Amino acid sequence: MRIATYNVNGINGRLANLLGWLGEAAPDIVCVQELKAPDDKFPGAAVRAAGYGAVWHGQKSWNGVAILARGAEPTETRRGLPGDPDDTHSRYVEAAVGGTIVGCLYLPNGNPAPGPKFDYKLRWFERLTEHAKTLLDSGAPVVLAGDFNVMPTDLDVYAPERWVDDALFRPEVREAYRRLIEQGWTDALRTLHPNERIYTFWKYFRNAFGRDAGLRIDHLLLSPSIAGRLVAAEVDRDVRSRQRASDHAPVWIELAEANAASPRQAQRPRTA
DNA sequence: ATGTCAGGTCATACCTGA
Repeated sequence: MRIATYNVNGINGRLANLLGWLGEAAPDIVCVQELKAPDDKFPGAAVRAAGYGAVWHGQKSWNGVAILARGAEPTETRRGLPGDPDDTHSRYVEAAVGGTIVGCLYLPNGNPAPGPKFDYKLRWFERLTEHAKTLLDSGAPVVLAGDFNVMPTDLDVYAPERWVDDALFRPEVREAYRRLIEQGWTDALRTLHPNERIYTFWKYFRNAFGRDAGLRIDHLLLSPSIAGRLVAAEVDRDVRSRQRASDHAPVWIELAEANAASPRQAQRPRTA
C-alpha cells in the first residue's frame, strides 16, 4: 500500500498537474494540502473520474485539506483539531481507509516570527501533539501526513544558518516536532534515509529548484502499530520541475500489507 | 532585500499569504 502527501498549492489552479501525477504514481491514499478552495469548489467529479474517493475540508482562498483513496471511499473520522472551537482555519481532516487511520494536516507557516502568526503556529502544534497522543493511545494503525512547515534538523535545510530565525526552523518549532516524534512516531523518510539530504519543497524564487535550494517540510509519521510495515519512502522530485507545478513535491511511502488473519500483527515487515 | 506564484477584489492592477 502506497500512501502519499502532496501540498498542491491550489487544487483547481493545478488540477491537471495533480491528475497527471495521480495517473502515473497511482498511490492508494493521498493527503492533499492547500486546496485554496471552499468545499463547493473542490473538484470532486474530476477526482472521482481519476478513480479516487475523497473527503475534504475546504476554505476560501487559503488552507484546505483532503484525503483521497483509490477505489475506495474514505470514512471521515474528524475535521479540525480539538482544543480551540474558535479556530477557523481548515488544516486537519482525518479518515479511516481500509482499517488505517489517516490524519492529513497543514500546519501553519507561522511567519513572521515572533508575532501572532507564530503564536498560532505553536498553539496549533500543541493541539496536534495532544491529538496525536490520543491516536497513539488508541493502538490503531495511524499515518499522520502533511505539510508540517518544519525542518526537523540541519540536514533538512539547504542553508541552515539562513533559516534560524524563520518560523519553519526556529528552535521552538523544531523542539515541538521532536516532542511529537518522541511520543513514538516514526518519521518515515528520515528513518529509511538517515543521512541523505532530501527536500520536499523549493521556493519559486531565484531558481531554488534548479539550485536544489530546498527544505524537507512534508512528513509522514507512522504509529508503532504500523511502522514495522515500512518498506520504502521517496520524493517524486520530477513533479516539481513541471509546468504549473506546486512548490512542493509529492512524498510517498510503501507499507507492506497487513496480515489479514492477525490484525495485531508483528512490528516487522514479513519477508518471503 | 530579493524573487514567483495563485486567489481575490472597491477588477483588467493591485493586495496578500506563502
